[in-house]
Amino acid sequence: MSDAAADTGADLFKRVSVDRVSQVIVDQIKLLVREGKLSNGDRLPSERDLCQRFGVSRVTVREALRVLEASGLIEIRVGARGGAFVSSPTRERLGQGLADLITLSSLTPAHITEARSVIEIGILPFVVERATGDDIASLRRMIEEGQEALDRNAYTMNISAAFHVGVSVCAHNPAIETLVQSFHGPMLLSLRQAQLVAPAMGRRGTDEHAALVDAIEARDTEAAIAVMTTHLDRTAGLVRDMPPAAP
Amino acid sequence: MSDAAADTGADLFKRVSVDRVSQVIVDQIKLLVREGKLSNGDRLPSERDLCQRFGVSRVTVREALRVLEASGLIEIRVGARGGAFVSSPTRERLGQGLADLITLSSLTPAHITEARSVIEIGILPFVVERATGDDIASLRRMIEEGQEALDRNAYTMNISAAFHVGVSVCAHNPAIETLVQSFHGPMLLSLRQAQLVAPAMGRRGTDEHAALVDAIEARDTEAAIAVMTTHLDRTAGLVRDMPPAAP
DNA sequence: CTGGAATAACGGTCAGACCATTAGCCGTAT
DNA sequence: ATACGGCTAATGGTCTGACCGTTATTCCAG
Repeated sequence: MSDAAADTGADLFKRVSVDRVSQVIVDQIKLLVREGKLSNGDRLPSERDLCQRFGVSRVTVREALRVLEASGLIEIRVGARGGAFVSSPTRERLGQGLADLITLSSLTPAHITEARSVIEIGILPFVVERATGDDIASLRRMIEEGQEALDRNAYTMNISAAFHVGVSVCAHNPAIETLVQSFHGPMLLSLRQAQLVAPAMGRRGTDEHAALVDAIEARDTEAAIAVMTTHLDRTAGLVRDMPPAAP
Repeated sequence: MSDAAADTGADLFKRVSVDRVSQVIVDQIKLLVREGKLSNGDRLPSERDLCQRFGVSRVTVREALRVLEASGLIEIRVGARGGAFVSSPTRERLGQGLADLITLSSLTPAHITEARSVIEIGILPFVVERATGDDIASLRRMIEEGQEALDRNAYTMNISAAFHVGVSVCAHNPAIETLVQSFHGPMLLSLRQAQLVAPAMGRRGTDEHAALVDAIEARDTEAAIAVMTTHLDRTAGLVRDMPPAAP
């Protein structure tokens, strides 16, 4: 991180940075968004327009836009009235990026599961404190749907994931919600086959989900934590010692 | 995820995808990496070479490489023997991406602080359980450096952030470490000025850091949680009701 | 009023060119 | 023999100008 200038004595000679021009543009636009001078839904000038404003060629502008798009900051539409639009519903993209990187980095499913349990258990005090009647009704509805799916033998990990995200919504903190949501993308990657290994997990899973909602409704934090701990530990057992990449 | 064809009856008529050519290339290379046919450190063919193989122009190849680079999958070096290298040490980039998205979504510092406290408190059981003697020595060293910086009136939020990351390292779970690291980027953005508001925070902060290490060394989880809770609550008080963007 | 064709704005792609950076090679001078 | 300095080729970075496909709008014909 801090590679300070510890050279021949003087810390003159700043590190000469030959940043790409396109990268400078990326930073500039990022800054505009960060400062709020560009908000969600705003439309950037057209590529040809940006060329003139920045005094660079269209290729350079386009590369900058590609980076911004890959980072999830903008969304590009073609055709008349098209162009680059600032987009903030970047949850899915964040999850996708997380999934990519987790798949490729040396993180094992066990590591991820543990991190996930830290979060999902840690939020329970807030969930218990803040869950509204509507929240709880919504969770119960999800459980019902899950049970129906089980009866039809169509229970998927997505249903379970949706429930867990639903629980996080009860914390009424979008940062927490995003966090939980992001972790379920990578999980699905390695769990899709875990389900095959343990088809009975769906039934026990929904039972535990129901118990969790009961605890939340009773405002019983300790019970909620106990249920969630059991629930996640079982998942942890399934993915333990699985290799980092599971195609 | 699964946008199956539920159209007019027949599932002929595949969704006509006018995917960008560059996006197809991105997907193809991503797949190669995921399948392990390209591993960390491998060098992709040169841009001009890829043009011929894919049968597209250099602009298209370059846009694909920009996306892959922004996603953290490759690293590009210029000059002779340069080119695109598959890179896996993507922690920093992942953290950067997380930080970007957190900063740019409509999350307030209060939201982020709360999510952060969930994580930093939630990991303490693991930290207390797994911290080695070296870990604790390292933490104490950080505290000393912090105190020296305080004496020189040069205490920055980076020093505090480094300590918190150091604590997360003790959990011996790279996923958790990445998570904590990611959250300190956005925090710094809004806290850099909070330090000016409360210059005494540095002294109290390091005192609490020391108390935390004591608790960890004594394997006293409850005490550690109590110290961390107090520590974070004070920060939370500072950033409460701050606006989303703080330039 | 309605349906469809023409239009203009815009992103996507291509081709070829030139510049800047860099690793390795090679020759010269000590 | 060695060390320094320039040369060269490989490679990414940028530019120019053009053409194509997509799309919202406009406007005319029925």
